[in-house]
Amino acid sequence: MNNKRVTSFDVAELAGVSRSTVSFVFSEDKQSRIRPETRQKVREAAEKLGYYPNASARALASNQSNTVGLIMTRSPRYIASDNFLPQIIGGLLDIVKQEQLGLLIEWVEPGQQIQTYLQLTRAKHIDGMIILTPRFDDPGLTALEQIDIPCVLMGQIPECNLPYVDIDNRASAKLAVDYLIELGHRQIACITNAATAYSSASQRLEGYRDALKAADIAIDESLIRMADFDAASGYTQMKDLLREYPRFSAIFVASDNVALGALAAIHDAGLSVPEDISLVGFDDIPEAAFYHPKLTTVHTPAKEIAEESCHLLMQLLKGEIPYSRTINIPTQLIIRDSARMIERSHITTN
Amino acid sequence: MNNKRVTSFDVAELAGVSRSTVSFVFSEDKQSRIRPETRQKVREAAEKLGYYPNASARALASNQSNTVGLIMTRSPRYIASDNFLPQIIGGLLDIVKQEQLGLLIEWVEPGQQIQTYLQLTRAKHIDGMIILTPRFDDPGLTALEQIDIPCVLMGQIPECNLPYVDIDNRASAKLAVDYLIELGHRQIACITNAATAYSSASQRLEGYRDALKAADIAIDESLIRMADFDAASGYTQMKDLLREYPRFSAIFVASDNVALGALAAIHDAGLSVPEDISLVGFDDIPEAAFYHPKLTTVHTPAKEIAEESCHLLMQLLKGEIPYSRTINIPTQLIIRDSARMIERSHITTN
DNA sequence: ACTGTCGTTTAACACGTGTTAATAAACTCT
DNA sequence: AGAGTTTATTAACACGTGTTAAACGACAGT
Repeated sequence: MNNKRVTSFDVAELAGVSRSTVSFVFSEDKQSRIRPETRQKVREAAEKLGYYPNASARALASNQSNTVGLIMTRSPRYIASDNFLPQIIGGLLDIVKQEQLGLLIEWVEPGQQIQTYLQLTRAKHIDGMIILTPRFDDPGLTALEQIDIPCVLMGQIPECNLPYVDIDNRASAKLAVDYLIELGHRQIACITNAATAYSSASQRLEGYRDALKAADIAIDESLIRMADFDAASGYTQMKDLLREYPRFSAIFVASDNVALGALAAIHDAGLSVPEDISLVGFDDIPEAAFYHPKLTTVHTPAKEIAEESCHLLMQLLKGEIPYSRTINIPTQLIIRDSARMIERSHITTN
Repeated sequence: MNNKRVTSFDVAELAGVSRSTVSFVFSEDKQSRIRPETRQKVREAAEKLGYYPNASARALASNQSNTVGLIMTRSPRYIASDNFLPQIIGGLLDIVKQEQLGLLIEWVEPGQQIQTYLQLTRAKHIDGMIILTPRFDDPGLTALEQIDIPCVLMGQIPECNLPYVDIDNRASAKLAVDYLIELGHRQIACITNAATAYSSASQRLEGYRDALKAADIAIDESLIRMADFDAASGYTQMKDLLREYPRFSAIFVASDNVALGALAAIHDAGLSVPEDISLVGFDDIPEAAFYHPKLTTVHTPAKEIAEESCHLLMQLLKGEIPYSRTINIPTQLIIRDSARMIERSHITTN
């Protein structure tokens, strides 16, 4: 077996030029420096020998790993049932490939944040990172603000000055609940997408409150439940909530994943959506259009979020000053079949 | 800002030892060489300076990137709606973290396989790779057989000698269809999970054929459709298939994702599952237990597959000879509510 | 005190590339 | 043809670590 490693020296030798010339040919930026015929010669030699520039050596010499990190703030157990993730990864992979970058996925344990962020960046394993669904209680974020590491949050943390790409969770949630109110509902429950330590969860909950307040509806805290990303938690919370039924005729579930579980619980209780309970979800994951009933939900353009995050990060690590360090992607209420006008018989008075 | 990079030299200086000693302390293997007090001194100095060994330099010197690659054979568009992926990624992240490895995700375009595989391994960006759902028509696989790169397939390719971890797709599919036959069904349709270029798809289809043959049921090719991973394709194929209704009373859908779309199509046609049509899925994704009706399906232990793949790969790249280069993970039919005994009225004769 | 042994530490080279500053070559203009 | 100018190429150093083989020091035994 020909295990001898092919280096730029070998290519240089075969092409009859110096190693530096080879290096110039393979760093696409300043190709102008090399005469076309020489470049051609080098390319052919490289092809013939099966030369691929060593990534580590390159990273070491240029101080750029050409890799970005996707940091997940949840444990693998929750990652496993996150149907929003494939959209994000798909979007990132698309851009990252165009830009010839690598994508490193990492999961950070609570309590290890600072350690992990520093490790990744100082060790230059990655040039920059995208933090998915950041948490309020993440002390690593303030550490990242201090040192100057290219970093983009997918999701917003209020007092945090790091660049972010996000939707307006609060306004979008209000949109969803406004719609339910428009349909005549006044007893509206809520199941969040996650614990309120996650910014998106608390913001969506705020949006729910905003809508009720704007319509002069008193907020009944007993109609609010916190879920945990997945359908199973939605099932549990909904089951619990159904003990209060019929004190509500509609529900806002701040995640389609969670909503799937909620739907199952409602059905198991012998009720139906939207006949007995109207439901509006959030995220518009690809499956939402095929649930039973088809979910009325807030469309979150995952691909666009992924793309914008990636673009923003790349501007930062090229040293360009971006047009804006905070990007808000517009959402949209998608009306399908899971919410309808309230039935007369459901109207009760407090 | 203190942007000066901290190197092992700085640590050595502060600890009053040589750079080599620092290096030995940080390569955990042969700690026995260093006296405990010295090690302690070095550790403290490193802590104080905030030293993190440079990953690239390390990779270059040791010829190990300590990173494994997860290679996806689909385009981002299909990756985005793959609900099986989070489970795989979750499982991998878990192990990879324990082993202090990085996880690099890459997507390979058809036609670029050889190029990409060589690039990744020769450039030493990664030490080894896991190829997710390999395809029959992937010329890169034979290339990988030639050169000696640590590599594990998640899924099996018949004439390919690369190590793999997989379920027995064919037998598992037969299990599902056997169950439908047991319930009295004889007109059984099939929608695959993907194009037959994907080994899992063609194997599951074979299992379907096996079951029918074993029960002396003639195979009606017009009852077979190919889907494309996602619910949307399942919807389309099912809609098409329903023109043949009632020439079938049951259907085997070789992916829960696709089955969700199929369920929606059935419902849109004014029919119900399992009253009019019995359905058995495949994969048992976490959501399957919450679909309407709850899906009877073949449980595929994704986490276990991910873990075994990772373990196998790590044995390979440590140079250990694994107990076996091919691992088959057992599956199990999970009986829920989407299939039932055939109604008398549905029995027709060919 | 001298030799030999063992356990620690270090000097020196290797890893494969990027990049600057200097050199060589080609080309222009009077 | 020679001076000046641009363009193409190269030599030499830098990047930060792993690792081998040699140097060192302590310690025991005669």
